[in-house]
Amino acid sequence: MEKSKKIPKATIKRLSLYYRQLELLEFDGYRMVSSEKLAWLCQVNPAQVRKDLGYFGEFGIRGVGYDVRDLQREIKTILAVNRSWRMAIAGVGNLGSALLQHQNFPARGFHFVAAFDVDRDKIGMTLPSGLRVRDIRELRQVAEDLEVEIGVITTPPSVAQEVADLFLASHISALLNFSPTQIHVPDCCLVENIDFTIKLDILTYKLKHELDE
Amino acid sequence: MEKSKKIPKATIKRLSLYYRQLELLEFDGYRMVSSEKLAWLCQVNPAQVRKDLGYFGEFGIRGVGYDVRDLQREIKTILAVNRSWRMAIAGVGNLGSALLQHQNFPARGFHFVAAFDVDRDKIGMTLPSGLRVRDIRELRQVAEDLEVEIGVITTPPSVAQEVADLFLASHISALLNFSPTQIHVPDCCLVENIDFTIKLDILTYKLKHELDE
DNA sequence: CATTGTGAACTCATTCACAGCG
DNA sequence: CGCTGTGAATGAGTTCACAATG
Repeated sequence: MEKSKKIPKATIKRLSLYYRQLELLEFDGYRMVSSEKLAWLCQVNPAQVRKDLGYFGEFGIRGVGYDVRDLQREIKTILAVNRSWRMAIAGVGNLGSALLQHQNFPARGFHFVAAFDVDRDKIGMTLPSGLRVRDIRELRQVAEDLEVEIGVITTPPSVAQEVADLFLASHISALLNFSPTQIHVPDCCLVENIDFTIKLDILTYKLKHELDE
Repeated sequence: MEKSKKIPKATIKRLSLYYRQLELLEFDGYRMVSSEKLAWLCQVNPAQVRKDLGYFGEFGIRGVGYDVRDLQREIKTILAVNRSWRMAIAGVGNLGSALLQHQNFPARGFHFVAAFDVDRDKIGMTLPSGLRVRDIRELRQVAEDLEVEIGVITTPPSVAQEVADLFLASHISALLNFSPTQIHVPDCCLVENIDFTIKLDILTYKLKHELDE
């Protein structure tokens, strides 16, 4: 195993990618896979695959490749997705509702254990999942009581920071922010942003500039 | 202006970020902003802000800073978001519906001009926006007739590639893929992926490993 | 002997440090 | 004098190329 150097963030992203391709490979009946094939599926360089895995151990068999199922298990452990996680969501609008109903999350061990909103008409409502929408003012207390680990923000950007602060007060240490604004948190808290508009801006930029060259 | 070197992709991402902070600054009544302040708001290094802008021109006033409104306009032009764009969406499930209703898109000039699904119960349905859901089999023809520029994929991953191929057949050159799978397209087509599960995996990885150091 | 694992080379991106200028 | 603009220095991440090996 490579001496434990700093692991690029991009490596983690790709492990997640590899993992999903391995699931598909297993489903399709493959038992072994080479770095070349896995790389092709994920649209990366084969050396990249080997190096990424090399940060965490030696999982392959020289001259043969990687055992599809074993490698899945290894990556699951590395990413810590071999257990379940407790999430709470703030903002039960269109997007929030969509996430709450998303089959993919529970299937991967990510469970919403609470949902909050400010809207009086939504508070008290029971969601398709059986979860009851609570008043956002209960967030701090409830998130603490239910031992929520990941807070998901799907509010309008104007209140995203406020909501983040509520999550912080409940000692949550990870936030998934869907609002198109930057939220400021202390170093002890992790934040990942999912911002559609940035992706669209990248597309329009490239659409404009690819013609110009 | 810096000689036109290759522009880092990350620079484009940040321009999008800068732009939104500039909107907020204008809203709050600021007329000028320094690279230091803008950098703080976006959580990047001030030199980074100046270098990013430097790729495209000299927009600042030495000793003073940047004119909030002027810089907005410049970035809008660079990102090509100073015009409107025509989008079509495939997959009118929870997520698709949420995107179709999202206020932010039309506000920024991104307009859905068509929506497609395979589900017989959904086809023909009129959405809150007034848009009628069409049969996915019409995609190629309709996308071409309506001159769709950006295709949005919110189908289950199992059919994402098929749908991408339909979009390609209609000569679309940019795709926004929300399904958690890699889609393969020729070089002439741009793809941006928005994958929630990757972001969650990054959080769980870090949650596990931050404790270990 | 095909394919992994990995140091070394390379490419790309960020930050520094200061000259240039309003 | 303060803040921008940018070459040069540093740092991070990717790819190469080949030795190691099941």
